[in-house]
Parts: sequence; C-alpha cells; structure tokens
Amino acid sequence: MPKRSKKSTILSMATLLFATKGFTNTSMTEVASMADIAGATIFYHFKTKEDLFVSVLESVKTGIVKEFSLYFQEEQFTSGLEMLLGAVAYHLHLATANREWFLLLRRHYTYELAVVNPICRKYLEDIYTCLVDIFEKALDLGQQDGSINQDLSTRKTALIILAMVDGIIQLESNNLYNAGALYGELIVSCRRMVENKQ
Amino acid sequence: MPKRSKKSTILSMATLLFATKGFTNTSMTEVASMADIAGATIFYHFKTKEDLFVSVLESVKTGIVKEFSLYFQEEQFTSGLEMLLGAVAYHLHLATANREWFLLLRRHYTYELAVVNPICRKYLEDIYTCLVDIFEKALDLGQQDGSINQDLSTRKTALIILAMVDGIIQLESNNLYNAGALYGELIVSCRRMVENKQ
DNA sequence: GTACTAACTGACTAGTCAGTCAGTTTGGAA
DNA sequence: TTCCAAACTGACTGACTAGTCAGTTAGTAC
Repeated sequence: MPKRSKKSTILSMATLLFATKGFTNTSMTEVASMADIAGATIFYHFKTKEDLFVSVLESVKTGIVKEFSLYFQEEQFTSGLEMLLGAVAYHLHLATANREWFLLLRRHYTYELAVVNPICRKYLEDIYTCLVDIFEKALDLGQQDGSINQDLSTRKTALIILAMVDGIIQLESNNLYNAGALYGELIVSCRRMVENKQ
Repeated sequence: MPKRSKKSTILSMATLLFATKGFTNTSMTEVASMADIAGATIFYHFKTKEDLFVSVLESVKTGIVKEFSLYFQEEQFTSGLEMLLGAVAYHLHLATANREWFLLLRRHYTYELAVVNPICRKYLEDIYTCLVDIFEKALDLGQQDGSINQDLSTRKTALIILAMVDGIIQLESNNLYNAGALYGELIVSCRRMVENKQ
C-alpha cells in the first residue's frame, strides 16, 4: 500500500463530489465516507474545506496542463488551421474523458473563491492561459502559413473559440439538448470562422 | 401601497440573491431581511424554498420572453443575416441589462432541479426554446433571401451560436478576462461563420 | 361598531455542518 | 524491544438553517 494513499483518495473523492455537487452541497462527512476514513482525518491533511478545494483545483490544473502538453508532443499538424481544429477536438475529448475537471471549472464557487483567494486565482489563470495560448498559437501559425484569415486578432479569436467550446460543453451537460451531436458541426463552424477564404 | 408588494418584493430579492449567491448559499432569513419582513412571511407566500426558486425562474422566463418579443415587434431587418446579428447583439445587451436573469440560468441548481421538478424543467425549456428559435428563424430567413450559407443546418447552427453567446457572457462574468471587449469581435465572427460567401 | 378572513409575525424545533481536541494506532529507526 | 513522530480517530461543539405553529394585526363587508 502506497504511503499517501489516504490523502490522494480524499483528493480524488473531493474532486468528484465538488465537481458534481458543488462546494456547499458537499459535506466533509460525505467526502470522508466516500474515501472510507474518519471525518477528522481530512482535517489532518487539509486545514479547512476551502484548503481542500484549492488542492483539488491544483490537481485539476496539473492534469489539464499535462494532458495538453502530451497531446502536442505526439501530434503533427499540416497547418495552423488543422492544429486549431485538432486542439478544439482534443478539448472536447478531454471534457468527456475527464468530466469532473471541466465541471469544476464551471462551478461558480471556483470563481467566487478566486476573487478573495490569490492561490485559487493563480491556478484558474494558469488553466485559462494554457487553453487560450494553444488556440492563439495555432492561429498565429495559421496566419503565417496562410491557412488562417489575416484580418483576425488572434488573441480575441482564441478567446471567442474558447467561449464557444465551453458553451457547447455546458449546453451538453445541461441535459436540455444532446449537444454531443454538435461536436462535428462545431469543428466545421470553427473552420468557416477562421479559414483564409480566397 | 399596492396590495401584493411584499410578495413581489420577496420575489425580486430572491431573484437577486439566488442569481448572485446561488440556491444553497442563500438563506430564507437573508431573503427576508433584504425584503424587510419577518422570516415566516416567506413561507406564507411560498410553500418551500424550492417553490420560491421555481417562482423566481417563472418570472425570469416571463421577462426574457417578453423582452425578445418586444424587440422583434419594433425592429425591422434588411436580411436574415442582419436579423441574426441583431438578435445576438440584443442577447448580449439583455445579459448586461438584466444580469440576474442570465446568472440564474448559469446556476447548476437550476438544471439539477429541472431533472426532478417538471415545472422547473418546463420553464427552462421555454426559455431555451425562445432563445434558439429566434436564431433559427433568422437563419431560415437568411437562407431564403440568400444572405446565409445554404449548407448550414439552421437548427444546429442556432444551437452553436447560442452556446457561443452564452460562453462569452460566462467568460465575462468569470472576471478573468474583460470579455466586453469581445462583443464586437463576436458579431464579426458570427457573420464570418454563417454568411453566404460567393 | 362587529365579524370574518387574509396577511403577517416571534418563538421555536430538529437537523446539519465545519472544525476541534484529546487520545489511539501505526511504522520505522535505534 | 523501546521510543517517537506521523497518521488517524470518535466524540464533541457552536453556529446556522428550513420549516412549523399558535397567535396577532390589517383590511373589508355588513
């Protein structure tokens, strides 16, 4: 049995619960019972509930950054446009494969805490910077190789694409429409939005 | 003094609090003290806290539907494309002017309740139907008058545009970027995405 | 005035929750 | 074995919350 198994069990159970039920609706007792430990044990590893949440966010940040850097180490792209569309598709894929991560990023508490807790704010900014920079880099590359419309502001367009992808992920998890059917259409729409039409 | 002033005061205070603090983090005591009434009075007008929330959602639904129908009664458009872009701009405008409405629509509790409460679900569907239908109608019109790309599925594209607009509104309220600066860019991006390029 | 009802209230209850603390268990070093 | 610190625990507390209820007030019809 690995040494820090209980601490990491707490972390992963807390991730799941904070993501699916939210901060306030998740009780420490619940986290403890899911991790099969005594309630007080959590407070040995994490000073407060807020502290636990920030640790969860840190692990999410680490996960997201790692996944994206792995992806871009392995993949090769024929153009900036293809790289952008690949990044969008990978973002959508990650949001399905690691649903809790992106659920947590949609929780209001995350942003409310970021206002008063600088560490939380830093992790959040790191995550968004990672996501936006990938899109921006692809757009820059595409403007150089001619696959992306030259008139675009790459920064602003990167933000709009991020908002678009997030919006679709959100629409899906709202259970009102089956947005999964929209993933293909989203890629096509992105292409129409940024490609260099001659 | 109008007859139902206390009930409607409760409703508007609850709207504000549920939207900005969320359902769980808003206590009935808090609503009561903001409305300057005794705590028990709320339970005279609304059976439970959940009942109050559903009433709040109903008033938001009524407000959104009314605002959009007013807008389209007054405005005239030269093409389907212009109508679409006008609707997007008006959506963005409403999200600023009636911030609580759209904050409430981003709260997780709203969608969690919709799973178990059919009335809540109905109001939510009414709101989304209203928003999507406007975009879809504009796209249909644009395909007829030639201003919109004929290859588009108007339904799917309407959903994507809604996701995009919601995503931008969300990005703004997250306090990480000043997305207000993106409103103009968003309209331009929408145009590029759907216009009929010859 | 009287009678009646709708609107309203203060005091209360039963339950939940984050966090504390004094004490026990565990694992490894000497 | 002995010792020690880190890991862990059960029992507790004070603060807070949704909802109840018996009773009071305000408005209206006669």
